[in-house]
Amino acid sequence: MASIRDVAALAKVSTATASRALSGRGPVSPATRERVLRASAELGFVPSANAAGLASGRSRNIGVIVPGVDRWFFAKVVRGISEELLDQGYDLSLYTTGGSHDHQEKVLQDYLLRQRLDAVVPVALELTTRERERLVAIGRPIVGVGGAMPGTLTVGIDQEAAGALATGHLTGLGHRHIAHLTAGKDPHRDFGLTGTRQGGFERAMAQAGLVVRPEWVITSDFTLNDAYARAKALLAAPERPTAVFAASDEMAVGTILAARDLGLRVPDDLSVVGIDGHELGDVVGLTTVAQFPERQGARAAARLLQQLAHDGAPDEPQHETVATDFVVRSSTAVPPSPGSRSRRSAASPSPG
Amino acid sequence: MASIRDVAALAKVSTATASRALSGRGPVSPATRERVLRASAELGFVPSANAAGLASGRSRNIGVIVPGVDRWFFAKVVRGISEELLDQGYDLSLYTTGGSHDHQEKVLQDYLLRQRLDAVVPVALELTTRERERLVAIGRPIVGVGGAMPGTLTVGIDQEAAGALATGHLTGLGHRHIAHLTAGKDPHRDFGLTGTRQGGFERAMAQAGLVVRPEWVITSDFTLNDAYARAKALLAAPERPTAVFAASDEMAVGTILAARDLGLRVPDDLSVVGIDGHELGDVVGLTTVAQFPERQGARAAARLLQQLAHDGAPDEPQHETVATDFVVRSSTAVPPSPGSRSRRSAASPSPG
DNA sequence: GCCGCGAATGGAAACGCTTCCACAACAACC
DNA sequence: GGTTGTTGTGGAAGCGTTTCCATTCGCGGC
Repeated sequence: MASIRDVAALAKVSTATASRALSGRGPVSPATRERVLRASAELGFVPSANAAGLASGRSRNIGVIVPGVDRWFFAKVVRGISEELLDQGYDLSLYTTGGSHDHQEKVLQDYLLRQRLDAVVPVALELTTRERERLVAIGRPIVGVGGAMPGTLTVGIDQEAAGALATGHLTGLGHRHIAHLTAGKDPHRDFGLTGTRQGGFERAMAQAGLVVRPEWVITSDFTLNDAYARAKALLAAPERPTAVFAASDEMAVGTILAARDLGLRVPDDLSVVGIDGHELGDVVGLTTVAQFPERQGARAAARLLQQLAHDGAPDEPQHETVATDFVVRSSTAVPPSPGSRSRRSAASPSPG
Repeated sequence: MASIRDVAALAKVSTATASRALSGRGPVSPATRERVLRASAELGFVPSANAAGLASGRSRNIGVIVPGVDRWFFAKVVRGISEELLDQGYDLSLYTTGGSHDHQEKVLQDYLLRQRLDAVVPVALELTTRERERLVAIGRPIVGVGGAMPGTLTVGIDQEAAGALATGHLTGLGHRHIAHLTAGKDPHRDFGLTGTRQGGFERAMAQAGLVVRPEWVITSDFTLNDAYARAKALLAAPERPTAVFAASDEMAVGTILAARDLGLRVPDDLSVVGIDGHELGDVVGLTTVAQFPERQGARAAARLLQQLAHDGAPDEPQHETVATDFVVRSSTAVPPSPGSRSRRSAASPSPG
């Protein structure tokens, strides 16, 4: 494997000059640079990341910490980050915590300290204060994606506004009986609870002069399957809402499927609105607040690279909001008139 | 940041001994090891990955190349790999090609050569011969996941058997008019076309004495949405199959949703079977061949670590088959009797 | 009682880069 | 024409490990 010494020799310069020519740092005459580049190409030279990292303290490698990669939002975010990074010649080290605090501990304690990372992107991480301190302690730029994190720059949508937007759409249509499928929260989580989707729901309900029925605020786990089961219970009850605001599209689709299996028509008997912009929503005609997670990931990565280019000068810590898009499809409509709120005779047998 | 020299000094040994004690390579007396470990803990010493990698040529970092991480199968595989690796203290570098050959080129050409990787896991990659050679040329262990790759160890299910199993289930139920939703193939792909799901379909059809209607072998792109659209066209045609074998669960679910939107009952009017074991299948009662991609990823990672432990002695190149599980749910049944094969009056209006 | 051997240890040379520092050459300025 | 800068270049000192080699020591076998 060719080393920079070989390149230098072939170009008849010192390794110092070769390094400068290849990295673009420091003055090199055009003629020399050209010679070095040619020599490098001829030898098929690829610099050793380890050596470069050791010598310079920069490794062109950034760490991404995610609860998991097999959830829609996380996967999309990782995709956005990955594309942005690969474009810029950066590597991406992936750490999944599996949502477990043990794993998270381990990752933060050992892995991130090996000085192989120029920066870190925690995605939708729920950190304890200690964990957050540890993260900051590695002394590298950090840009979070998802919820806000005090003291660091984060990129994400305005969760509260999204919740209010979705709910307001329903109240605007005239719905007065609205249920909310929310996602469970980790009690250890650290970042401010202000600005949640549920908060937006509550605000929009209040603004419409509606009262939130506690038994209609249902905690699910962000999965379609769980939401399906909970929605089925909710909708099978003697008294049921005319609309459901689900905190994610997967939960919304689960709700729609549950409704269908109960013989309810969407949107005639039940309106459903979600948040995400999941591809699945298209097939079932889901009205939703699209949030473009790829874009969020890419934005976070871009911010990070920008900081690294400016020699680590950190951006002002804040939550950078990216725009959402309200997509009205066919899962929402005016509520049924009270007389017609009967259950249709079940036509499709439920599976299982 | 504490270096190994500090540890050595505190433990009153040389850096050589400290290194041996910490890494477990080479003889160290129990007493000395104990002292070094204590000193290391006291200083909170974390070895520099770059330095260790540079000096030893091993980096405890393995590369995973995936078309993307926002597809069910890939995400699950990455999850399996990630968990296995983190357990063993290995880092994981993620490279996404986005399915584009340009990106793939770039990844294989530049990124993998930086000598930061101990091994590589290409996932479901369709490589040209040149690309494969390049991959092999980096001289590191390789274990693929997904399709077979000549010359390297791969882990995956028996695609052909899975296809035949699913199809055989349908023919066994008495279906004679069976369509197949398959996934597009990249013409540049290199690995043998033997052993595809479609091949299994064809074999099972032949074994049942059935003829494959070319217009009923429909190429889709593995997404639910595309399959939905194609299934709708297929099922709306004057003459339609009584059963569909979709090469993935997402496509199968798309088919089911399309059927429902057309007023067809599943399984009464149409049987649908898929491959994957996608969570979504549970909600719609999909009969499927579950393939446990996490397990495949974990297995591949384990094989790799095993090779690395045995000092790189590569396993015999072959395709290691992992077991599948045939899950019968409620999307398949005997075909409707000819007389009853009428279309039910559409009850649910299709969205949009 | 000596030799040889293996275990434990230390010194120092890598590993392959980056970058500090020194120096030469040359331009520009008063 | 000296002084001051600027630009291009090379020498060499790291960066923080691992590992080769040499050395010492204790011990069993003859």
